[in-house]
Amino acid sequence: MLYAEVAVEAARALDRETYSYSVPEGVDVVPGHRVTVPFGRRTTFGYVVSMGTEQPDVEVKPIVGAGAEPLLLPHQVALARMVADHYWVPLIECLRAMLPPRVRSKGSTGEGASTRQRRHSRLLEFATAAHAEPQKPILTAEQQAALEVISANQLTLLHGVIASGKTEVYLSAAEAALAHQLRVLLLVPEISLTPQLVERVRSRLRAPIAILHSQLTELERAQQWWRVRRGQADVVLGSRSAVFAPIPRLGLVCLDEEGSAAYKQDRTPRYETGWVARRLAAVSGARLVAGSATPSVVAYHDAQRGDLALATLTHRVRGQDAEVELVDMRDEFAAGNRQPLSKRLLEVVERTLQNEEQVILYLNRRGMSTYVMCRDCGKSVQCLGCSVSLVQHAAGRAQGAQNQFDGLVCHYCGYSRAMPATCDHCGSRNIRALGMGTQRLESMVKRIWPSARVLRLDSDVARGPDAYFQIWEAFSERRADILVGTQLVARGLDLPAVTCVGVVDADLPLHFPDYRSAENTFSLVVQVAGRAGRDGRPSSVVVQTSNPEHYSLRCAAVGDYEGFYAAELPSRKAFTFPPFADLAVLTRSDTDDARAAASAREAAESIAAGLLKDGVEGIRVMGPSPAFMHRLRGEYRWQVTLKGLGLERARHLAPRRGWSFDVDPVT
DNA sequence: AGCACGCCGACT
DNA sequence: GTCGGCGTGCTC
Repeated sequence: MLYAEVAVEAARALDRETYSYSVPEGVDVVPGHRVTVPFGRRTTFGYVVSMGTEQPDVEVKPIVGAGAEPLLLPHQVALARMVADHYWVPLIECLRAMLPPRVRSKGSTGEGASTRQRRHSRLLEFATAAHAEPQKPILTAEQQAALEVISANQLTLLHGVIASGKTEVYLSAAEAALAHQLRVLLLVPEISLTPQLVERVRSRLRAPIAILHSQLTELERAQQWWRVRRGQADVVLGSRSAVFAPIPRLGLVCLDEEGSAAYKQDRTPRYETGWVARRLAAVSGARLVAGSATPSVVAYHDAQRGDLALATLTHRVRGQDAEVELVDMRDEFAAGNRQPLSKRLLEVVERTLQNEEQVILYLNRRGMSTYVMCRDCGKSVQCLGCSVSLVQHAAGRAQGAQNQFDGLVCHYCGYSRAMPATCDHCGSRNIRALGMGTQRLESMVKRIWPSARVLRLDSDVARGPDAYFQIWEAFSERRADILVGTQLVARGLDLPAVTCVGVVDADLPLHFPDYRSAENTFSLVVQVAGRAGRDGRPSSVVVQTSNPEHYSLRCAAVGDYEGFYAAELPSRKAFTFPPFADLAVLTRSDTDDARAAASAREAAESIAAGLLKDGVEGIRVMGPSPAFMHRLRGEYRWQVTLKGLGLERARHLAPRRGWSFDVDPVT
């Protein structure tokens, strides 16, 4: 008799990972098959995880049905197991993450049920357009050398400065894989998945492409997924969730912008795409190349230790590095300039406009003002459900975007209210909006340069995929002179006419309570600065800061990654942060603050006791402490942090209900 | 989490 | 008599 271990959908909230079922005569299943099984008094779907001939100790029921072929490939089942163990997630959640909702819940064979042709998203149109003649650029010696490293190693970190032709290295490596009838997975942060990239991949590789990203409709997602599963796409291009695509005969995984925060999934399973991509390479036998101008400290450390091969591109293949100036805002203040734009930045923008070139002003904060404060009692207007100040937003004119509320908005839960006329606490009328966001910067810029055409790009304006591309398009077609925006301006299209970039407040990420704040600051400034000088024209980057002596800014200004790494690593070591330890954040939330705190304390104590009892060494239990957002959507949150190597050794000690886990957190 | 069973009170 | 309150316990 044959038995199958099955991860059962209906048992999602239960502690047990798998259940045993007998496999009746005539039912043919292998790991990866979706099966219909009786569970309690109902029937549900489950996924076969392993097979055996030994009779289980428990009484088993038979599988009642199975699809014609497995939905998941064998290597995916192994990958799901690894992700479940590392990220402290039930196995069933990892298996579910590998299937689009339509595929997961629909009958068997799939095939987009109705053939009614829907409006294809723009990216898909590009992917399926007619093939142009591929043009093969001549590689530089460095690119050639990088390819040799990639072909000689299973895992490669490609450290290439901005505009050094990393994408061409991926594409050449992809070409080699395709020539061996192997398939290619190209992962990019969501924001980099532009029509231009799709077009470039398509025209360069002459292979059928599937596109997978979060903006696809459910139907599109299911269709793309089936094309991949059937081997009809030789190249799969996608954002983080594409790391779970069912690609047969996978030969190469390219991870662009390794270390980007966009690679961390923010819902269960909370995986980091780079980590998963490495295991995917291991279980599928594919090669992996992870590239970045600013590799994460963890990846670079792995390369130093030899866990990853290192390939380096030190020369630009196009454009010219911009000159980066750090402007000390304390000096500005001392000189009597209370304005958010320094004298130097004003000069550079002015000159750029006179030259009829373009400007990007980067400020990582949405809205008008950051907070609204009473001048008399000093209280600021807080969200009702979250422990943060409300941010003032002004209603936008046209374009029926939803979040165009004129008033105060919570950036975490979306709660909004009108700007009060008097202070809620003391009734004073002396209330003021303070601090600055992109909205205010936009209006300020319009006031300073009345004849300049100004566009703003942030998530308030770029609701939906098309609004985002439209703004980029307008700016790249030079229908505007100045682009003001958040993170969204740090990546995206190549804009040759941009010769001035201003970082309005480089200190924002530096003061974030996160061990990676220096790394984030460094990479952000390098990436934003890289938006200038694409066309080889002399260009300037002005970085405004009150910490010009900080190594992350000094190194970013001169593009010195090695220098940054050398300065950052010792502090990681001193405070036992990655790569010297892994982190797991256990969060307990409750409508009652005291109950959450007590439960967190209890958990911290019992984990510490358990580690001692089991003789587990090298894991420290820290906390409990209030979460960064102590109150979120009306719930209080307390957390316990585990620090050390091999944190999976502590998983069995973690409390079960009412907790969420975040292993390798990215705040 | 569902979804039963089960052992008590009140209602046409 | 029986409808239904939600406590408790199980799901291969």
